Amino acid sequence: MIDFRAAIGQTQSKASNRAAILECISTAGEIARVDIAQETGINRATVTTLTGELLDEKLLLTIEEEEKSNTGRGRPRVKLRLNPDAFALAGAKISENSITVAIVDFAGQQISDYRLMDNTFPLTRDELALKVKETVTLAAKKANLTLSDIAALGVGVPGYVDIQSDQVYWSPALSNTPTNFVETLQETFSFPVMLDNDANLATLAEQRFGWGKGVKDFLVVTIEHGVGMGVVLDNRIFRGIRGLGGEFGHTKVQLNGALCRCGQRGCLEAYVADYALLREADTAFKFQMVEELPNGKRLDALYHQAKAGNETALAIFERAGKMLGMGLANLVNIFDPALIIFSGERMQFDLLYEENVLEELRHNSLQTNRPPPEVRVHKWGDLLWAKGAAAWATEYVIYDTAAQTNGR
Amino acid sequence: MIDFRAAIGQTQSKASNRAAILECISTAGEIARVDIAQETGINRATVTTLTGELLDEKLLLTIEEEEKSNTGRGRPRVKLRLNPDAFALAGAKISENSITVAIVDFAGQQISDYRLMDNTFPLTRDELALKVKETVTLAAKKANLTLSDIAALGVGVPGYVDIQSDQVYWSPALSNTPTNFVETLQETFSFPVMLDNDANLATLAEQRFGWGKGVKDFLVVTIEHGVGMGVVLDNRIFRGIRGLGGEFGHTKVQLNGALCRCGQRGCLEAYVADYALLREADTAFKFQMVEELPNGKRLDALYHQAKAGNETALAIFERAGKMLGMGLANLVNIFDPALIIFSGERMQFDLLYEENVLEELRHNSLQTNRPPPEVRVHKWGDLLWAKGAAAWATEYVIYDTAAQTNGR
DNA sequence: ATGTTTTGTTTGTTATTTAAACTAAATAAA
DNA sequence: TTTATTTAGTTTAAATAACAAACAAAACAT
Repeated sequence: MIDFRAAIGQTQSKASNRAAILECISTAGEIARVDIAQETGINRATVTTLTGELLDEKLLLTIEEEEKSNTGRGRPRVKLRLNPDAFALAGAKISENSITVAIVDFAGQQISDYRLMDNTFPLTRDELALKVKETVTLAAKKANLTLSDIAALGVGVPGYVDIQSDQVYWSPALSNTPTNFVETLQETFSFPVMLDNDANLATLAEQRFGWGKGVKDFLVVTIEHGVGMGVVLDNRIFRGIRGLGGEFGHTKVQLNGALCRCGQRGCLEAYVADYALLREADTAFKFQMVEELPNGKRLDALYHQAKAGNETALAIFERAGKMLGMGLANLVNIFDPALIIFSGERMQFDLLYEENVLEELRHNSLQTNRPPPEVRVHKWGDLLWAKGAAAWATEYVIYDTAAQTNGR
Repeated sequence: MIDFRAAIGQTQSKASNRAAILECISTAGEIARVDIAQETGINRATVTTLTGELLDEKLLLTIEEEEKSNTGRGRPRVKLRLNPDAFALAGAKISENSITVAIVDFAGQQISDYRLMDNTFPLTRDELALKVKETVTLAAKKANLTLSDIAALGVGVPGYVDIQSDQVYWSPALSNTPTNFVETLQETFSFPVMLDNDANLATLAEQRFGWGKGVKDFLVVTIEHGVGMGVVLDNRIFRGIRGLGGEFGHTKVQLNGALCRCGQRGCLEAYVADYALLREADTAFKFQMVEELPNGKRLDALYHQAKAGNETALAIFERAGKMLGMGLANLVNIFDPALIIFSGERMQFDLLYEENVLEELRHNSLQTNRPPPEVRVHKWGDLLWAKGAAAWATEYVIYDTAAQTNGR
């Protein structure tokens, strides 16, 4: 039984078949036409036709070299790949004290990157847009490109971003919210700009370059200065019904609990984010830990205290881990995912993410005889978030060129 | 900007256009062809063709009567409606102590119903399937029908139902879980049987007959003996990635909190469901409330105590309300819905669902300048759940007949 | 050489949608 | 009472796109 509604309607439009083929090639890297037909369910003849068009448009390349890996008999398969030179795409990740930009080619390979350090956040939307432009320009220059060579830009900001109305409701990087930051960005650049919450871009990075490759549905949880989430349902990022969902960090794990930087109480973030741990550490160790150290160092110190067996430091991580596990269990109860990816730079706190979390997760989620969701930890930094932003731009280009062929 | 991926691929297959037209007519009740074209975005010519086929197949009827409500000039519109006699559909709601069956026609009008009272749950799957058969047969007889007149049956059971694998992992109505209850039902009946979690059927009832009519995305929360949820995303019920999501009642609102009947601690259900309230009431009023009263009566007593101003009783409802509000806020933070419908029979506890809940909800969910989600309370009983089950069967028939025209 | 196998292409057919012209059926105006 | 106008719905012819089946290409096996 089931999902009879998905079983019909297979006769796709040309545009979505094109997009499906491009995404298939993008995921595979190199793939022969038969295998595309196999993977996507599109007829072999149709694959020939569409890939023919894509080759004509120089979006694809055939792989010329003779390779020995043929199955044996029969006409050898000719593999196809994305043409790296079809487009140059930019992605920008805006953090609280820096802007990281990556320039990638159409095949997703990074061409250059640039990181602008800056501590004057929050800025107005105009100031921030200019800083983004500066960073993108410098990153492009490193790749011997100018802004006019760039086909699209993806931008990720922390905070509450509604991509339906283009509003940023709140962000640590922007003053004067709510504001339509996309408008400003569009005025600044002459190519399309996609804005999104940074966690969604990390999710896109996982989907395209990371462990979400080829996986239809999964969750991504990011723990940095705040706690974010990305949800992939049926290969697409779910951004909430009205554009502002997935605020995992602000789901409540305790009635009238710890104070969060959002002003509410009991948010998960108020237990597991950087500032929450530091807040506790400062209380516990106020005579031992030097206030003047930068946040990163103080966190490291706390971590090493815990590793060395300090009970108080351990307890701080233990509580955070339990809360995180409980929050995750709620996600599991709601989404029933097969895969959860922890993604981010600060994943070194294995004390936090290992035992307590997983146990609390198991303990608080639905018990069935099916395998529990797989939980994987992925350590990567701002640069890869920027690549995710660029992937967002890539997606735009894929669907844009597809729509243009028959943009009814 | 946005959702460029949804903007392409409008060229639908015939089958989904048929289904879209049928759903449009079903939602509207009566509607002219021009308006169908308007609503669905399908070309006027195509609407003529497809409705022509549907009329030939006797799935639709034209409305003959001359009606005065024409706009004025021009050829008067001819409205179409579903042919009630096209199919008879059955829905069964299995509760902990009864089975309710509704027989509806293709237009969704109820033809008959039957309620079998029974207190011997849990039963084995064979026993339960037989009881369902008995109830359906009796309901059919009331409508002068036999089982062979029925096109499909929807069945809703409380508990954990995975409709991908047809497994019931746990249900208060079934012993020996996990079990493939669909298998048994299919052996019992000669027409297709759809099984689902009862909350999803309430959701379908809201979508077809209730306040979800014509709404693309909304949440339904049911509070009965347990707490359930239904999620409608893009007109479709989201059942979790692996088929077992939406277990709102078992999301955790307190680390190591109150004991739930599922065996875990801190589940929302353990604070707001019937048994949770009664548990507290029994502790607080053990010398005042008579144990032997049936649950419904005891709950009524508690409710009236609270209404009369009894502090202890009030506090019980107040805590439950706060917990529920917090749980709801988490749903809002994740799904960002525009509409939440409270659906069920026991919605008379306005003390519980009014002030505390809404305040706690506002208080714990994302603050933006957009309107907060609308929260509506819908009181209806088992019979309407059964109609939801029948709607599930209706949906099957709609997609089934559509797929048959061109079941590639 | 010849046959076999597998990949990829071509061709003709089919299903389906749609624009545009047309018919139908009403009211409004002359 | 015509005639024009308006709106609803239908027909027709053209366009699109997907696919099955036949075919060509390019390798290895015998």
